[in-house]
Amino acid sequence: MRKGEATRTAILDRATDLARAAGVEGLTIGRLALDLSLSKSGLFAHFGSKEALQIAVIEHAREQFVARVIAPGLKAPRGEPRLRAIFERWLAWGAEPGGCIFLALSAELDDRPGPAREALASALRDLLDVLATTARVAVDEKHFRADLDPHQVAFELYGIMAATHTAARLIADPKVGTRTRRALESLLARCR
Amino acid sequence: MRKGEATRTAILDRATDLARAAGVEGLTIGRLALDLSLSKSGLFAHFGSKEALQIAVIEHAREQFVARVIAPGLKAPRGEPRLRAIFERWLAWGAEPGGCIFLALSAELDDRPGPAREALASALRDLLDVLATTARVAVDEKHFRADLDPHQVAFELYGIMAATHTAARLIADPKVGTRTRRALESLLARCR
DNA sequence: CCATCAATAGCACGATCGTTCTATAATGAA
DNA sequence: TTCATTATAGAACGATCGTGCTATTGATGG
Repeated sequence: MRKGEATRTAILDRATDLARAAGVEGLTIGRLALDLSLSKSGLFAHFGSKEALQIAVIEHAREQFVARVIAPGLKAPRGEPRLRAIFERWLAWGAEPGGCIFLALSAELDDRPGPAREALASALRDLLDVLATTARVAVDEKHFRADLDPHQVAFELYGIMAATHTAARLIADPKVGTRTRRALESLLARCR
Repeated sequence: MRKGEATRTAILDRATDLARAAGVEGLTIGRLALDLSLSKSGLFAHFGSKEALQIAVIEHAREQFVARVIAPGLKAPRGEPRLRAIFERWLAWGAEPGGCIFLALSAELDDRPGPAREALASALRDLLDVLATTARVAVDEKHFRADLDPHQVAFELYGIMAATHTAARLIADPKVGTRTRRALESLLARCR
């Protein structure tokens, strides 16, 4: 039982990388097995179906995101600093080689009904809720205006992140760092 | 020569729909031929390779976008009204069943080098340039502040569009319309 | 150390992929 | 109408896909 768990984790780590680059549909069991020096059938037995593998990848990514973005971010002081901390860590997460897997998969899954789509939608909803809740706490702390709509802040933060992702990865805009900073500061200034 | 042109257009229309839903890699020649009641080889002969088909789809979408979003938007009065008109038409374009194909493909192609990626990047760069130029004209017309950075406006408009796309299609947020409006009005107010 | 059971491999399957080659049908110019 | 050209179809290819089934290896608890 313990050996299998370790293998499963190794599979999911590699599968996450492949899915970021090629999507959950472009993620292929043969390719994955080859990369990990496993047999196709041996790897397959861990999940039982490709769809289950796809869902496992998304859940795995969600756990990684919580561990590396949300949880450390929540250690920052309540209010605006905490909101900044979470967003900064999200930026760093999305600046890694493959980019942010949630942004990478959202366009692929948004019109393909099924449990993989629901897993991704749930992860993104959770993320937006965390951002909104954090903004709401900033209101309580008097860092932000009392009449602020926390979910509007989350929506606009998501927009900044998405624009950053495309500008950096596809457009290759050399000024993307500045653009992101200015958009973020402008949004936070409006919140105060 | 004329018959072939008509067929090619019909193929690209359908291929664009398929590519929006499944990506340019999920776009399959067999599926496409079946949908159009053509033979695989007959369809294939129009393009010569799958990669050429993918590029043709992106170019086709770019032409459609210019005809249905940019060109009509440019008929609006110079300045802020024109910027609004283009963005509104982009929103409508992205609200169609398959969503905005440029947003749908950007995550898929952003780390797969090749001419398809370059075609998409070029289309998005053009779009951002049009938005920036339009914002710049609004400065000339004294609608917007003199010290405005037009490319920053384009960046943030892109972010609003991307957030709208995901919120509407994946998250299924019922308030997405309001969110988009508020973000847009907030951005434009800051420009004045 | 051994027996049990989980973990992995090997092999085969039907389907579908992109692509090539060759033949037929439709079109348009003379 | 004839003829060259274009457009489309048909069949086949090797490769790869996801997924079963069966064997074999390996780890683990008694």
